[in-house]
Amino acid sequence: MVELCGGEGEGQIMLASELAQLRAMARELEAKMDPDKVAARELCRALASSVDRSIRLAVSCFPPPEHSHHAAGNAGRDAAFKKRQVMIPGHGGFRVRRSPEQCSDMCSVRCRKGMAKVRRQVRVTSVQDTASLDDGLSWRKYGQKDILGAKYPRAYFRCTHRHTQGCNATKQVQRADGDPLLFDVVYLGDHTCGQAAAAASQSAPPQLLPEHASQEQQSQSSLLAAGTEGIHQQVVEPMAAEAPFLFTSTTATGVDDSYFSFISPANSDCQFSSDFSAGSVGVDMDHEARFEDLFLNTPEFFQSEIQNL
DNA sequence: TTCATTTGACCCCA
DNA sequence: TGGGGTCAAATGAA
Repeated sequence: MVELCGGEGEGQIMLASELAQLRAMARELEAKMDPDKVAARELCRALASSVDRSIRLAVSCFPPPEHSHHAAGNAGRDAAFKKRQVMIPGHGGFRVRRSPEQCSDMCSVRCRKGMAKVRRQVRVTSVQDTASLDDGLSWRKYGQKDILGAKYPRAYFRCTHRHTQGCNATKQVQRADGDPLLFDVVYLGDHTCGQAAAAASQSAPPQLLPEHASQEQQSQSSLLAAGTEGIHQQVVEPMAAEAPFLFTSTTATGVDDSYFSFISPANSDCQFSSDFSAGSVGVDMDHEARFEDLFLNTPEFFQSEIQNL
């Protein structure tokens, strides 16, 4: 993680300040624009709007720095779980052992479950439980577990329609150690039930999300649109280098609805992850560079666009 | 009565 | 071997 300037908190303030200036300049430019040049004025307005959203994104991308793990807090209780008993056949489960060949070696969770993994961070403005992290889909909690070294337990959810429609989507929700308002949400597998399409059609801006985009991407967009008052969505990182993500911003058309979106070419098979324990705050070098590049190049881009009008 | 949540037990795999 | 993920009985809420 590259610090923007000084500490992360200071960098966040400076970034927000710079973006605020950029927004003000865009509005000033719009005010000074020839009223006849409607397209140019719309572009300026869109620029201001986009920068406004960027400020929110920047704020949500730089949570408080401490993400230390608190060790040994759960050791005692967890030890109680380890009392082994004789397994009752057919009760609590014989499971199919997966061969190593069935799994990718890129990700431990994917390997363990053989499913796509998408990780997000969700920040809430007030203390809520994990069940209130509504992403527009219905989930049923099936477990909760204390995680070694983690301050808060991890909750396990699966799709409500698992049995009726055979939907294998699951998610894990865990409160971040360092920030009680930050939830780490990991989605596993795709929704194959009807609610996936319904949720997508309600939330997704069609020009941003292709029909084949995964449910995760679409619900992500929905949460992003929630703005500052509700739930904030943290940027996710690509884990697989061979599956690059398109960092899109529809600046030329439909600007006002645009937002930064990470679109995987491999739909739900893409993998996201972020290693918070390593000190990252959720934006990897690649995305950070693109983020920086976008803002460095934005004035020139709009300048040339305006000149072309 | 139905459905969701809680929680102890147990399996898988690194 | 132990941590993490899942199962399913018990319990609670609507």
